Amino acid sequence: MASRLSHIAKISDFLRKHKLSVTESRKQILKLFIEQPGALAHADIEKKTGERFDRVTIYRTLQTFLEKGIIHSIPTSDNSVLYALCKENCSEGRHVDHHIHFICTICQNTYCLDETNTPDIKLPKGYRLNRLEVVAEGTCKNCI
Amino acid sequence: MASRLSHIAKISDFLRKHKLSVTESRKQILKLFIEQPGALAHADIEKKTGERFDRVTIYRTLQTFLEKGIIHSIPTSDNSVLYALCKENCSEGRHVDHHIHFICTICQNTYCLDETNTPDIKLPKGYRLNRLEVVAEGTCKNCI
DNA sequence: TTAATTTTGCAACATAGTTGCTTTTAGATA
DNA sequence: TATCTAAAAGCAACTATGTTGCAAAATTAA
Ligand SMILES: [Mn+2]
Ligand SMILES: [Mn+2]
Ligand SMILES: [Zn+2]
Ligand SMILES: [Zn+2]
Repeated sequence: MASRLSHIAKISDFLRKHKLSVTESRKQILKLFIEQPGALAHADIEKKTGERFDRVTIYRTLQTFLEKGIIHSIPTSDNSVLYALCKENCSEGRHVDHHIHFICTICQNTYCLDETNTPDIKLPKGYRLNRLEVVAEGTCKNCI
Repeated sequence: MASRLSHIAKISDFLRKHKLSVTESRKQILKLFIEQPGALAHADIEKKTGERFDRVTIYRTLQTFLEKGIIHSIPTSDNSVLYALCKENCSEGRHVDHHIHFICTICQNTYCLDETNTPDIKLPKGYRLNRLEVVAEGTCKNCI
């Protein structure tokens, strides 16, 4: 219980550190991201919070977290938006995510492979690269 | 005019070759893909055909083309679905697209970089790779 | 030309996301 | 601790995107 309390205290501190006021929805949603190994969709968050928060609140919370560099979005081939926690290097306005994403076609979970950096790509002449998004699809280590 | 006629004749032949009946919407939409250097979204097709076809017809035509290996879909970070013509190697059921996609943040066009193959990725132990999707973002050669 | 089959268009529906406005809450201040 | 102000949440209404069932129209085969 002490650890649980300090956990929640840490979540509040984390929000304050990012210059966000500490509200129930922000605490709950951030907690979900911290406890979750994979990425979350808007619908997941709605369910996992027991539909306690309005849909709009969840949309706005995700938007805020994105802007503050707390989470990043992951594009998927079936065109659903997923979100996952950023590591240390992201900040307000600037996302520095150079890792690739892995979607397991068995368990449907999506993971940030933080240890696997995006590769160097040689583009044809005349193209200037700003950002590279790599999404791998296959079977994860739990489902293999 | 002879060339235009033969162009349309070729489009019909192309459809027949893929065992599809030749209809107005299929001809028009396929023509768009052939004449277009970049990728197309559902909304683009609706506009470029002068809203002549029902939304549902366009959805179903795209679905049919996907299944027949005529076009492939491209995931984007803003979560819109784009479609582009497949090259020779795709066929009914099986898409063999190993190229990367490039989104220009200036002109908003998306291109298939057919000459640029997806790189080899080394995944962490335990992950099995099936498919790799690489989307590059930056400035295209027309906008640089 | 006709008949069978496929495709289209329409209506109704479902889901995802946005916007304006009011009420509630958090954080600052007295 | 009580009060005030700014920010956030909730609500309703709306748009955009995509799906499904069915009747009408078009395509292909006979
Ligand atoms: Mn990630
Ligand atoms: Mn392509
Ligand atoms: Zn899995
Ligand atoms: Zn461009």
